[in-house]
Amino acid sequence: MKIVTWNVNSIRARLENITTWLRENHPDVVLLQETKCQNHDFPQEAIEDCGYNIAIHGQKSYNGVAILSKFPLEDISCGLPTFADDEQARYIEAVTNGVRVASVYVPNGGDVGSDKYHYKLSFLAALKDHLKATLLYEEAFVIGGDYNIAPTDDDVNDPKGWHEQILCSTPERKSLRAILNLGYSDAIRLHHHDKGPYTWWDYRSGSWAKDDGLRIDLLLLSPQAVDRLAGAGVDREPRGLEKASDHAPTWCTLL
DNA sequence: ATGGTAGACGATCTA
Repeated sequence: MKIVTWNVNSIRARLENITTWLRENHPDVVLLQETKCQNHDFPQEAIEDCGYNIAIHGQKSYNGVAILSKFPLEDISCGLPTFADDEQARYIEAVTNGVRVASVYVPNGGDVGSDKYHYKLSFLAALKDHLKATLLYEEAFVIGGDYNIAPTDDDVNDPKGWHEQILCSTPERKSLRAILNLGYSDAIRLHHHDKGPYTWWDYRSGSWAKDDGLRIDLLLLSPQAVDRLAGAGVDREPRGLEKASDHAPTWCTLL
């Protein structure tokens, strides 16, 4: 069972790239972030024609998350129950083929110390509370998403340039580590022990050409999911195409 | 301190 997380940076602007990739790679489950449209504007038919069921949680212009699955989607819930007042569409969860999955788009955070930064830390605390509660189900659970945090300097091409900047500041990393310390594992790190692999390259400053990337898209696995983990990786190919998202699809496979 | 690029949307905001 192949599960992918992918920040597509607008599903409508990226529809051709996405459907082509789905037909070539036929993953079982795709966790999308930054769909950037309201539910009634989501290109349902084009995705269904690729063989997927769909669960969406959208909003106008910004954010937006979705789950695509070749299997039926059950127990769909939108938003974090621990962050109920949030009007931003950043979390969706469902059960499919016996696996609980979630797509999360953690706030970017703007500049360190800004209002957006504190909102990011609040969101991460709420995410931790929810994942702590859900761990008690003792299910295979995969939380894929754009966490907007590079866990360590090994996840950054240029750690000096990013030192204590957004995506790399110590409070953000501590918030992520607190989630991992509940008992979740970073799937990519179980299979890759060197620097990288990166998942995001800024559109600006020729970052892709220089491979000046960061690993901020993660798949967190419950212990029951880790027991079934067979592989994990990043598909860099779509990042090099015309009209590419600035993020690459990141995948894992469960036995 | 600013700028570099991209998307939504229709002037800026977000990343």
